[in-house]
Parts: sequence; C-alpha cells; structure tokens
Amino acid sequence: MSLRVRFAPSPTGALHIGGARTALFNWLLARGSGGQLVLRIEDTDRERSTDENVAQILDALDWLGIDYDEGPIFQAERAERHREMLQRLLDDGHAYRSNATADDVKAFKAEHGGRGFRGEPEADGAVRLRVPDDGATVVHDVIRGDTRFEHVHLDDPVIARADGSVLYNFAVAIDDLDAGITHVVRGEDHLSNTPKQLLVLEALGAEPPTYAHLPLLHGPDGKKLSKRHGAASVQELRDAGYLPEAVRNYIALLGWSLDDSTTIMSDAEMIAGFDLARVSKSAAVFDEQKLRWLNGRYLRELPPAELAARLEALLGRGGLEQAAELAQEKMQTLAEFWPLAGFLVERQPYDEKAWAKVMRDGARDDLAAARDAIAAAEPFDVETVEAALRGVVEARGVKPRAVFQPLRVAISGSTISPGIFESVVALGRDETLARVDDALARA
RNA sequence: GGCCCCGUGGUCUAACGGUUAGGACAGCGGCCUUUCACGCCGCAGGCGGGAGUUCGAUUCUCCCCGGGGCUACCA
Repeated sequence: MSLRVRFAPSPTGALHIGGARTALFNWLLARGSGGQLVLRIEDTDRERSTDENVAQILDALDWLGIDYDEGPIFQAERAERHREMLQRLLDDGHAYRSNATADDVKAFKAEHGGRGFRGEPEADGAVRLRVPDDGATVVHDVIRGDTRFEHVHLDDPVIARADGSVLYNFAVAIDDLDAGITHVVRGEDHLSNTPKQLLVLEALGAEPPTYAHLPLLHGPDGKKLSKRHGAASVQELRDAGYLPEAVRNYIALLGWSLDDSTTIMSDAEMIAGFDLARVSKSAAVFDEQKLRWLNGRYLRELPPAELAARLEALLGRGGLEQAAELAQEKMQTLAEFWPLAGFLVERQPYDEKAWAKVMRDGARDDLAAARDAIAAAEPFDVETVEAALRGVVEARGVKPRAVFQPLRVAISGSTISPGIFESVVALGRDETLARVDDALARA
C-alpha cells in the first residue's frame, strides 16, 4: 500500500510557521514516496472556524508551493458519517451518554486519588468513550519510540457534544481511517491526544496508522510560538519579503537535517533526503536572523527578470528590473528593495541625518566638480562615468568618499545605495544632473 | 496538581560508547571596498547537574533540575 499522509489544520487562525512546517514535512514525505497528501480542514469547532481563515490557509499553502492530491476535505461536512460511527460505539457499549461536567470530573478525580474519570451511562448528555480500567495504550511513534499511557490515568474522553456533534479526538480518528491515512505526522502537542484516538480506533476494531509527532516550534523567548513573536504567520512572512523557496528550506531545517553539513537544499534534495527517522525530538526556536540570511542567499541566485517580477508582485508596480539588478546583491528580503533602490524609480526625500553627515566642509565644491564630470562624460556608460568621477577624486586630491558620498546623497537621499556609477547611469544624465543641481542649491 | 515529551555554544543542528565534540546563523576581528551589503579569512562560545553501567560516556540506566505539551461538550 502506498503512503498516504494528511495535513489537517484547524481554521481558527492564519497558518503559522509551525503549521507550515508540519505541512511541508507531510508534503516531503508524500512527494518522496510517490504517495498522496490529503488536505483536511478541521472545522468541527463551528464557533471558531471561519471561511476567511480557510481561505488564508489555502492561500498560504499555495504561496509556499505545497500542493495536495486530495481535498480540501471539510470535517464538518462529514457530520453524518461521524454520527453513524458514534451511534455504533453507543450501540455496542464502547461509548455512553453522560451529563458529568468538568467540575464533576474534577471531583471524581479528587475522590479517587487522581484516577481517570469514569462516568455512569445516562439517558442523555454528551457522549464519552469508555476507557478500559486496566491496561495501557502504547503510542508507537516513529520519532519518539513508544510512549505508554496507563488507562487508570485517562479520563473517559468526551467525543461528542450533547447535540450529537462530534469532537476533535473522535472526528480525527474516523477521518484518518476513512481517508486511508497510513502515517499521521503532526505536532507534538497532539501526543497526549493520540491514546484517545487509538482507543476510538480500537473500539471500532480498526487498525491504527503509524504516528510521528514533530517537535514543537518556540519563539525567541522559548515559549510556544504565537502571533506575538513577530513574523509568525505565512502571510506575514510573504509581506516581509521572504521567498517561498527560502521559507521552505528554512523550516525544513527546523527539527530536521539532511546530513551533518548541508544548509541550503533544493526541493529535489529535500524530497529525496527527507526521513522521519532523522527528525529531532526537541523543540526548535524560530530564528528570523537565519531566515533572513538564507533568504538573501536565494535572492542573489534569482535571475534579474525573476527578481523584478517578484518585487513587482509585492510592490504592485512595474518597471523595476534595472533597479532590481543593481540592488540584488545588497538585499536580504524583497522588502529591503525600496529603501535601498527606490530612488532609482522615483525621487526620494533626503535623509536629514545623511545630509548633515555628508554635506559639510568642502562637500559642495566636490559635488560641483562631480557634476561637471558627469555632464561631460561621453558616452554615458558605467565605464566612462566611473573614469570621470575617479578623475575628479584624483584632481582634487581627496579620498574617493569625499566625492562619492555627497553625490550619493544628492541622487539617492541616503548614504546607502547600490554602486554609485551604476546608479548614476541607471538614473540617466538629465535626472542625475537635476538632482545634483537641487542638492547644490540646498547646500 | 496529574499524565506525557524534551535537554549539545545565544539560535538551528551533526555525532547513534572511543572525534582536538563537526557545520550553519548571529557575535567579534581582519581582508576586499565609493557607502551599505556580498564574498573571503580568522577568533570566541557547547555536551543542565549528580549517581551508576563500562576499560572508556555527549551517547546507556536512574534521580534531580530546567523547558515544553496535554489535562475543554477547542483543535
């Protein structure tokens, strides 16, 4: 039987980097084995699930380049099937109705020395799965080995509300079973839920899938990753100017490694090399610094036309290719493009600190000399402009920066820009002179 | 509190009883240089603690400590 995995996000929020990592690992597994990836939306919590979130998740997966073979399957639409299975458990005594409240459960445990809650069947109420008093349920996990859960400690879990709508731990077991899922790969926060799902499967007489619980992702403060940790959602990553291929590569490294030295990997390498057995057991911290670095590496590899296309999509404007090419080697994210090279597209206001720092002493004279050189450069190409400007430096007997920095501030408004000769040529003689003249007038 | 998982430099990780504990990001220093970056070179920094097993423990066992997850008629 071929491998079938699933990614089953709950649409109670945007897709976060942890969910993206889970999706990626499942995808790598499917693509590396000729198996299938099923997308299932776990929306049984009607209160918190929204269409907007579903759309966001789908959009995030699409942007990440993670495609699926089946789905999306909406769990809520399977209610009838869930009810049918629920009734089966009720009929054969594996489940019972109970009106016990959370407080009742607490009281029971207090009274019975912390033992798991066992209720008495009632005519109505929520449905609880009956957990055997003796024995234990062992979770065989590919990553963590065996984990044993003694039944005495387990409460009879509520698997359906009083109105008959089913709860997560029940729905997941049924849906994975019906979808023919062979490997359940999900976050470690589900490890404690697994015995409940195993018990449901057992009550149904079904074979359980293979499980693999991925280590959790934490924020820089060591706490569970959340919105407070900055660019945590996939959409935010996109808006911050990260490339999907860089994000894929980066998150693949969170809890997994190809070998002892590989950091940058193509999708093909990841797919071919991914192995659950090499997934780490300990939680990882999302480190945006490293993502930035990795993103920069990918950015520099992009053909200029492709880089321009990505920038144009992000910024919503065209005609960026020339500027993109000049800025490429200095960017780590797409978002850094505009502050760095926006002046090549449209004039930017002066950064007053930059102006104050550069426009002093003989700066005006140096700039004026540079202006004349630029005005006379013929032909107007990088080579000639560079020669002309270096000639100014030589003639005036100053440091190169004495001439280049005022010129840089004059045309870009900032002390930071792509190469000055390339920038001047990209801007064109007329525009350059116009900006220099304005700066001269201001100095 | 109960149950469960985890523990290699600041961060991501390699090592599956014997290595000068390897790589990457960040940091620091240098080179390059028109700015900022990139790139290159170098430096610093780690096995949470304690017992035990063993000729020998980062690696195996136990205890402690630390972090995390679950403990909903959420997922």
